[in-house]
Amino acid sequence: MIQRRNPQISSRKQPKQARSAELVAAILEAAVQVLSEEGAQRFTTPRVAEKAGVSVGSLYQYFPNKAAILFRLQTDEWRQTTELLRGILEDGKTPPLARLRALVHAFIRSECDEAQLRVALGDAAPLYRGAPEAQEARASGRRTFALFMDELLPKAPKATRILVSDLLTTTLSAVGKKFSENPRTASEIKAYAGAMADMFCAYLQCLNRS
Amino acid sequence: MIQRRNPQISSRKQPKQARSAELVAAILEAAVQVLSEEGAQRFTTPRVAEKAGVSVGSLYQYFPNKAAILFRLQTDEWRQTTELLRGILEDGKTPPLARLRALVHAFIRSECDEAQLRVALGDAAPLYRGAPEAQEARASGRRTFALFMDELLPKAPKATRILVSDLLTTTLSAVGKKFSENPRTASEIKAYAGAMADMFCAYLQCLNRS
DNA sequence: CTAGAATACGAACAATTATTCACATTTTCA
DNA sequence: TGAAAATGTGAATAATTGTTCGTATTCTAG
Repeated sequence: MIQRRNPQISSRKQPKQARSAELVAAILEAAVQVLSEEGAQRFTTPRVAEKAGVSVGSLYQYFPNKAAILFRLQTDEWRQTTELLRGILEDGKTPPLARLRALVHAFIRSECDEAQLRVALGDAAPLYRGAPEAQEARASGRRTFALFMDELLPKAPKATRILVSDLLTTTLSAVGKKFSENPRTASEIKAYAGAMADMFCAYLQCLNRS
Repeated sequence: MIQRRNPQISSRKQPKQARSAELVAAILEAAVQVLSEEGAQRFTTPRVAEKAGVSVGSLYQYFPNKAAILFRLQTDEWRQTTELLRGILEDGKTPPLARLRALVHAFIRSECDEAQLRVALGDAAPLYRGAPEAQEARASGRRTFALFMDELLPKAPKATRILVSDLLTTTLSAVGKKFSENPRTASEIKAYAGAMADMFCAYLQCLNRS
């Protein structure tokens, strides 16, 4: 197991003037392009700087190293997905299982959008895996889902709820990732998400019955 | 998306004498050690040759490149797992759902054994992803499971069986991989596998009822 | 025994690349 | 305005590493 000493994933310096903020934005935009068009292997700092129309030195003023750029992209992605899912979960009018169903569809669809970027981000994950920042980011997403479990399994003991929550979120993210590795048609996506939602619902109904 | 031209994943030359067969064995053994002890990042051909007590040149006589070594390790792993699972599926005396349950437990347990090796192999997968040999190897594993679906869902239409088979195998492998990324206690493993088996069974019963 | 095939060696090559740093340019603000 | 702070530059560095190839050693067959 790789344990890098101090991966230094947090940002190095905050942009204070407008032009430096633009520079950071340009770097992030270029990073997304390089990553999705050329893959994690060819994602190099000189390449990103070039695509952003910026010198390597400038890049290193705002990011301590390559992993920090990748981690930033992943974090933005996580935040975006979390917001999408929270929006669905907090819709009070819809019954819980229907919300779960909508959540599965939305998540799988979002994974298949920009599939190349998602796959490349996954390939790059080993670079910052194990960093405390990454652990915390994941945990935050799980807390949102954990609250939802109280609605889905009102009568179940706490341990069960934690286990099921863990199982569902892991299944969702892991399967979504694997599924997006091959290009899929819209109808395949729909059928697959539907089957997964069916599976989750069957399981939860089974748990609530007993 | 990365599309390497001709990844040349197949082996370069077959060992004909006993000493060269031993050499290949030593390389593979060393490769496993380097990969699980030092991770995919530090898996380099000089390092593997050194650990095997062999020169780099010898290594390149039997493997066309680094990816070929990693792919070989992954292939061996796949074969081993497939055999384990087929043994369980072919036990005619046990009812289908019980066999599925046993399969889930066996698979998750095997993923958590040598977890470091599995994770590192996953990290290295981008090096040979997309190679035709890899596609074929995956397909072979799926065929074994597809046969089992006929028993699990005797009345379902063929399209459903394919979809469900795909869903279950993807879930199993993806979740197993993600689960093994963090160290787990034996009881956690058991609880988790149990929950996953419950989920599968609930879903299949639901499908057979309708 | 011996020639040629098979095997083994490992220094050297070529390419990549993450990161730095001394210097140039721009902006701020007193 | 002018000095100090902030920002931007990119050639150079240092290290890694995948792979080759000329040569040495070992084996096998006749």
